[in-house]
Amino acid sequence: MSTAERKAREKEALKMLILKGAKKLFLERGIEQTTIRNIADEIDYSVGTVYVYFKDKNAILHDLHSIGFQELGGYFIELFAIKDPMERLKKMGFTYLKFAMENSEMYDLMFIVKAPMEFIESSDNQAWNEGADTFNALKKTVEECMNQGHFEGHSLEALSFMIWSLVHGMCCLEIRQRTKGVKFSNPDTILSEGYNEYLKIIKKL
Amino acid sequence: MSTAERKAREKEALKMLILKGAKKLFLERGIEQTTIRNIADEIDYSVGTVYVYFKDKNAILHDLHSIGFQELGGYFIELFAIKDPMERLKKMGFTYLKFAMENSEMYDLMFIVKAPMEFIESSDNQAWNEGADTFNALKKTVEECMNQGHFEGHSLEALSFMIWSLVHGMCCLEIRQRTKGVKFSNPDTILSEGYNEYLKIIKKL
DNA sequence: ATTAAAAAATGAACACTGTTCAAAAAATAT
DNA sequence: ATATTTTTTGAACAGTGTTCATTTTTTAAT
Repeated sequence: MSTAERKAREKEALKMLILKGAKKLFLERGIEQTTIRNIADEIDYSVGTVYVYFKDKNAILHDLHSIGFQELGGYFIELFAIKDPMERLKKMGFTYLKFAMENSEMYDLMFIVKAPMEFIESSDNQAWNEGADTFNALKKTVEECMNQGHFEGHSLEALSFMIWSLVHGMCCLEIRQRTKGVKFSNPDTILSEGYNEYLKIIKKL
Repeated sequence: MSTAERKAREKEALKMLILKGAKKLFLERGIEQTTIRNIADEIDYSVGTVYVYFKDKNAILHDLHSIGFQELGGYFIELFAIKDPMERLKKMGFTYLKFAMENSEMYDLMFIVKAPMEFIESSDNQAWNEGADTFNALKKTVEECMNQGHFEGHSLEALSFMIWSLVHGMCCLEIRQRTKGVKFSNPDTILSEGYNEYLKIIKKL
């Protein structure tokens, strides 16, 4: 049946169209300021149609959150070409930070907003695979560093978690505006200064 | 005028009652799930009254956010009795983490939720003084450590920012559920394991 | 080409949200 | 006891996510 196949394609296409419209509005006006009606208007469909393709708003947020991980994957690709794990770890921090700053709304959705996680909890598929994959990429690099004699006396998993926390913490403070309030001597450079410290820190470990 | 004074006291008391009711509901059902009508019901007043005492919901969130900083201050008091700055820095990390875990909803409001910051931006009082004070307490301790010869080659402000980021990052990942998805070999102990790594890290710097 | 059946799209309606503001109630001053 | 000021109220408004009977469109069969 060719028609059934075509219908399946069209269904998928409309689902993507909704996600595309949603993402556009998210980047324009933020996640919280975007309503289902806005999204429906954007793509010239009715509210009801959106609900045919997505169970609820959290489902849209979750799918967009997954798209964000694909995009982060794109940023990470070149990292895997770097053979020296220590060098890769340094660049990984930079890349992660770069992604977060260039795609702050998506980063927010991926790592800060509650909604996508609530969707994961409510769905059968319990695990947060995208996040686990990202963390494992970091963990693997840290492991290679340890195999080369770095990070003596540290626990692989806990240290990886700390490195993630360190970089995520910077992103989080920046994106959720907690760096603006604290008067740094130079607010514009605090992130790159922070990255310099990150380099110094892992060099000393 | 004695009546005027009493009225001022009563006004203040009602304001506090509203905040108390709001906080109770926040801890019970979360910030997002608490409505102005809920708060009004809780303290047996009407919605309108709440709006006499607070400009909008963000104003309530901001005041509660300030109360949170007072509470964090309570946790921090004992730290200032510790003379050795390195010891103080270690305990500070523990205390911060402890506060975040024991008061996660308040921590969320203080360091993650956007609303209180939006209120600060919109008000005349531009600065986030509570946050600045907290950061300065950390910075001062790091400075004392440097004066004792620790952290050679590091920038005071940037390193302080990194330490804050590290601990905040842990809190943030935990509170916003990003540690549940990543399958740690022992999810229950990852925070204390992380804290152990924190100790090892600053010892090596 | 016409008609019957299935699929897709619709938007009014529901229960909720934050917010406002004229009116009512209570407290104070005369 | 009356007039004035202050405080409290809750109906009303515009907006939200969500549902679902109805309409429109598409497909299949004659």
